[in-house]
Amino acid sequence: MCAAGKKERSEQTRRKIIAAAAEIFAREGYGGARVDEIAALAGVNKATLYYHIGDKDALYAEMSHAMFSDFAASVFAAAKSCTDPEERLRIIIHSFAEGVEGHAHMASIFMREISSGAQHLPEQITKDLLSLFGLSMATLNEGVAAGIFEDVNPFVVHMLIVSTLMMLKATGPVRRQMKDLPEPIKEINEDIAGYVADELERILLKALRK
Amino acid sequence: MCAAGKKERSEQTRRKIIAAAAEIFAREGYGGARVDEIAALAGVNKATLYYHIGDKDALYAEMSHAMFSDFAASVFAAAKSCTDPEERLRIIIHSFAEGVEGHAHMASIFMREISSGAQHLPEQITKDLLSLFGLSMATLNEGVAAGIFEDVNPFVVHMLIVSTLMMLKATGPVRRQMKDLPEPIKEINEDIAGYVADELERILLKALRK
DNA sequence: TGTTTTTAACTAACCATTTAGTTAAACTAA
DNA sequence: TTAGTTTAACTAAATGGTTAGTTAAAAACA
Repeated sequence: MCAAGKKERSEQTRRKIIAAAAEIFAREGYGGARVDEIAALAGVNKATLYYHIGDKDALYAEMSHAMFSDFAASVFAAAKSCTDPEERLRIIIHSFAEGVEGHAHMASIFMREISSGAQHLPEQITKDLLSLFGLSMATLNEGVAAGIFEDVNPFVVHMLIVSTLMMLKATGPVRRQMKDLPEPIKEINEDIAGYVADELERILLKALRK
Repeated sequence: MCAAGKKERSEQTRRKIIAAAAEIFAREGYGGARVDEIAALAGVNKATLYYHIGDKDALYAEMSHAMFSDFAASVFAAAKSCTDPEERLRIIIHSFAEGVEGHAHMASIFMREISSGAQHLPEQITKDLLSLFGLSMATLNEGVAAGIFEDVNPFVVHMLIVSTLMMLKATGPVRRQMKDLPEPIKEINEDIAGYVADELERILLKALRK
């Protein structure tokens, strides 16, 4: 169907498989995910999956690589041109939040990886994530050198941003299925890149500014 | 061996099984955990595990209940007698950190549960965790009413505390196996209840105080 | 046509759970 | 005591459903 060349068609199949994998791996974890279930969700035969991607390990690596490297690149791209520390920290918070919101299953997969000691994660991804911390650290250090930021442990600050955004994103489904939640929780309203990022910026900059 | 009555012996076996289950479930997730592996780590026959506890679901429920209810109770116990909002917030941060540190595998299991939409978690535990947020919210609201705290979304603040402590605890093994880490990361040094809690208190109170 | 893509059907290994039986602690009554 | 009985705790091995990965043939396409 759809006048599409073989190559394009093949690429589409591949994307469908990767997207399905992200959803199932996020919900069930590596061990709990069934290759059959991923193939079914992608709407392809299991052998098609093996033909295009390879075994379960390769599928996981492919999926996680596509997700995390795209995410890391988007944060770097947003922050690189800015030289002012305070402004760059704002950009980090907001682009991080946008990335977390945009990559629907990344937060869950990230948290599972952490829990298992990153046993399934390709090494390149670990490096990408570490270099994101490098960006935060450089920003905070420059702020301290310029005399505008308090001297706090930059890893703690980085984790305040990362952990909170990831956790708020990942708790979305749980919050959604719960009734009678307190107002402050309802206010979050899935709006990580908007409401939450603004609130986080407000809180962290108040804490950091001298 | 060891002059021990049946009852005591049985209780010991039970504890060994629960402890092993926490370790394996934390590292492998519900789906990835093998009942054989849990039994082997506990040093008992697999059928003994079924005899004492029941099936995999029951084992998970038992293990997670013991862990989370003990944790929640310890935070409540530490905070209940304090009436001053600022002091109570300090206590919440520190008792939370101590609880996270003391329950070695809780952080990992918590993060996995979040990732899977709490599909394996008994409802009582969800309620316990929600009531912990109630404690934070009440504390922050009292502080606002007393004119000493800024008016911020208490759920975001609660998540700043919870997410960061959980994530820092859970990333411990990953950090430990990595070489050449930047100094601010090494400084964390597994000392969640000490160094991290102090830093977190300092940052959050600066952000919250009017 | 021949090449690429997809499929149904299959297999070997895995894994949760059960079964059928053993061991030893605790109790009972002579 | 002590020999006999009951019961709780435990084990090795089997069972049967599930699952990762394979194969060979059909379908789609250029």
